[in-house]
Parts: sequence; C-alpha cells; structure tokens
Amino acid sequence: MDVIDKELSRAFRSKNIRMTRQRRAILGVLRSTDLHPTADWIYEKVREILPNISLGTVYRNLNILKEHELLRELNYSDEVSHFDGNAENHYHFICQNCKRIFDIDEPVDIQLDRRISSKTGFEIDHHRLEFYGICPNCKDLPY
Amino acid sequence: MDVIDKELSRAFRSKNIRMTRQRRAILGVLRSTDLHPTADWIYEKVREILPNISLGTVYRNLNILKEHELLRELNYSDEVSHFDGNAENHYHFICQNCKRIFDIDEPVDIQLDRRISSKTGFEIDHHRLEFYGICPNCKDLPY
DNA sequence: TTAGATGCAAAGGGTTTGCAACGTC
DNA sequence: GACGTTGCAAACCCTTTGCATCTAA
Repeated sequence: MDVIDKELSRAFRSKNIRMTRQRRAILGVLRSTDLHPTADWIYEKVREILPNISLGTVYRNLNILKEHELLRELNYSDEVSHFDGNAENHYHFICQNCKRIFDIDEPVDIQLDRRISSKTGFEIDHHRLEFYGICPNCKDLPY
Repeated sequence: MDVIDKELSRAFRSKNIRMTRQRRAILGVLRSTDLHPTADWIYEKVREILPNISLGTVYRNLNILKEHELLRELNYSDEVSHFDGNAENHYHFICQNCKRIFDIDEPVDIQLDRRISSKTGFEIDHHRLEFYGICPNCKDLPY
C-alpha cells in the first residue's frame, strides 16, 4: 500500500489536484482491483477505510479523476457506469451472461484510426473496441 | 411510406409481434432518419403522427423492438441512449464536439473476433467499434 | 489563510412500471 | 373473446448539486 500511496501522491501532484484522504482512498481502491467496479462498489470498499465518506463524494471524485485522466469511465448497454483504474486506452471483453468486464491483452491499433480517417474524412482522436460473448466461467455452467 | 409500411409489416410478422399503430410509427420514424436519435426525439416525431402517444409507450416499444433485433441501442459516455434503425452490426463515429453519431462505411471485421478469441480463450459473439474525434462540420467552426 | 473538498440530503432526469381502458388478432 | 398494448402518472434509481462545515497546502 505504501508503493501505491507514493504513486498516487505523484499522480495527484503531477495533475495539480489536491490530495484528500477520500480521493486517495478512492483511487487506491480502484487501482487495487481489475473488476471494473461501479461507483457503488467503490463506495462500499472505501467505507471500510473511511466509514463517513458519502456517495456524493465518491461520484465527485470519480468525475474529477476522470477529467484529469487518472481513470476511465466505461458505459455499456443497459448498465450503470463502471470505472477502470487503467487510464490508458485498451480493449475490453464483456460477458453477456455474468456482465463481468475483462481486459483484453492486445495492443491498440493506431493504424486503424489513420486508415479510417483517410477513408472517411473524419479527424479521429481514438477508438473504443469491445468484444461481447461468454466468458470461460459461464461457458461451463449447467443450464 | 407505403414501401416502408409493407417492410415493417413483414418485419413484425416475421418476429411474431403484434403490429400496433404506435409500434409501426416508432420504427417508421427511426428507419427514416440516420440521426441515431434519442427516445425523446423519436417521441416528438411520432407525436406529429399520433399526438396522444405517451413517452412510456415509446420506451416500451423501443425495448421490445430491440429484443427482437429490429433496432439497436447505442450507449455512449455521459449520454442518454440513442437508437439505430439499422439492426446490423456496423461501426460509428462520434463527434466529440457536437455529439452527433455517424455511420462508418467499413465492413465489420469478423476475422478480428476469431483472432482475439483464439488468443484469449473468450467465446466472442461480436464486437463493437466506435471512433471518436471531430467531424468536418465542427472542424471548420471558429472558436 | 483560503480556495477547494466534504457530508448530508434533496433534487434531477432518463427510464420503467402499475393499472384500468383499449385494440389487435 | 383473450390477451397484448396503451396512456397516464407515479415510482425508480443512478447521478448531480446546494450549502454549511471542514481541510489541505
């Protein structure tokens, strides 16, 4: 937790945003999981550290951290927002059964942006790619 | 409107769902635009044809039509749902300035699903690809 | 010292839902 | 005639916000 703490302090200073206990706890919790959790899940986890924190504070900080590109917000069909402590663009797989979100270990295809850009005339900043299907866990489940 | 009407009747029959005036109008309106509109936009348009229709009916029907794969729902960051009368998988470009959604004329890369599937072990049904940037209209705007 | 952050609770806003009346097949 | 659908309005639920208090720098 010490290493993470230092890393977070550095992140906050580099973005010129004030480091509060709440903010550090929120980003710490998010960075300690690969579950791509919801605001409410993060709230419950942070409450184990700061029992008096409010859900409003969690939302406010998630938005601030997003604006400073210290995390990403993920929106999927029919779902509430999920948050990703990895702010770098990367691809995801969403299980259509259990709704879990997995990271895909595949480099982002920057060539694609250039190709589509010159083909269509749109000035492309980035793209977002998600795969949908059934994860190994759910595939083995009986009906 | 006659051709579209027949097409819609066929679509409804083929899916075994009852065809009501409201339902036909909703899908008709959606199929007559490439704006990828919101439920509220569709509601306002349908009201020009059926002034007494309620927003609840629009939502209910959009969900039913989505379940029967007669349209697609699109969710983007920080945004309300948009609906696409083209139920076939295809790619989109979203302008980060005006938020408009454009279709991308590019074949869906099915090889990609196979490649990622064998690489990761996930059973992939489909993928969703969106490009973000600035559209030609907004690029030319003064600041 | 002071601008920015917090906790609380209320408000917002898109979407869903219960119910009696209605319309489609 | 039976059952799915509608219109209406209220409820839902995630998220945002106003405000007095607090706190990091």
